[in-house]
Amino acid sequence: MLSKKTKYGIKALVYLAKQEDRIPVQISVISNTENISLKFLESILLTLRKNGILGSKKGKGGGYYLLKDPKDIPMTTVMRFLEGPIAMVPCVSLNFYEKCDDCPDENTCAVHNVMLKVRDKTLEILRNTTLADISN
Amino acid sequence: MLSKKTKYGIKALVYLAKQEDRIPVQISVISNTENISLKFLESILLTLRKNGILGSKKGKGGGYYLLKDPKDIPMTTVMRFLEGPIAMVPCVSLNFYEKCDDCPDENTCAVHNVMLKVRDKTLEILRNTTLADISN
DNA sequence: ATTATATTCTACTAAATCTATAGGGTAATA
DNA sequence: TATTACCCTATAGATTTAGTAGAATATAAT
Repeated sequence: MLSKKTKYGIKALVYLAKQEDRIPVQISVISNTENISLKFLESILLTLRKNGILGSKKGKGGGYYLLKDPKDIPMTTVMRFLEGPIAMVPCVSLNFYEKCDDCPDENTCAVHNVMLKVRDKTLEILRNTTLADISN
Repeated sequence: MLSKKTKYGIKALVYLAKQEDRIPVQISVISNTENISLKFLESILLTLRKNGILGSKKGKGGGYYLLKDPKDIPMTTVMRFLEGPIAMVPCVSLNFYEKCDDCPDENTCAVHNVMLKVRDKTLEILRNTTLADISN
């Protein structure tokens, strides 16, 4: 299951993607229209900024804005920054690989092999779906 | 990410599926060969039994055994009993549906719609993969 | 220039839940 | 009577989802 962090993050990104121009939108505005706890959203947007997806501006007229065109932001990127691994087991993760300590051999591990398939299909979708796609 | 519960559960099921005959296997045997905490595995096998996947027998020569042919146990079933929902958000779950309290309209929710696609593809794989498939 | 205001940013805390495991005792059965 | 599953409880640790308090910074008003 997606954490609320990820869900809220995506919602916020969609909100920003729907803005025609790139003028900063305040956290409180997104928080209100999307029913998201303000402080929680604050930290979410911060991590998105630190990962180069969002830009920010302080003071009056400040807020957050997208740094790239929504069609250049694949959902894989968003998911990885917010949720972490897309794979269901660390041992099939591309970006967060970790060896399972209980498993002697990945090649013969049944779990490994199903989850590899699931990962591939999931990646296929998320890679080919951009923020622009889901914002319509 | 899969919980260890699910992962261990699958491993145990695979172990049982590999047995030619259906004679009961003791928890401790599976626990030892698969590097799984005994007590944890105990509770896992119990839930699998209560959900009709496993049978059990007490006393000497007792243990757990599969109730059905491995090829008749799709991974969707296993996953739902162990992990719960397969979907990434409750609002696109078939068996564990729940309305999102932050979301006024599912049809126009961006998150809802991507995750619906992901769910469909994931289901497609897990439905068509049985315990027999992953036990080779 | 100075002050006020609006906003992000940072750090610390906290409650609630979930995860993974351990312990001890009971019930059934060979 | 030994063996095994069954059941109940507790718990340490991690994670999630926030809340609190204030610092830093940009703009606007005076």
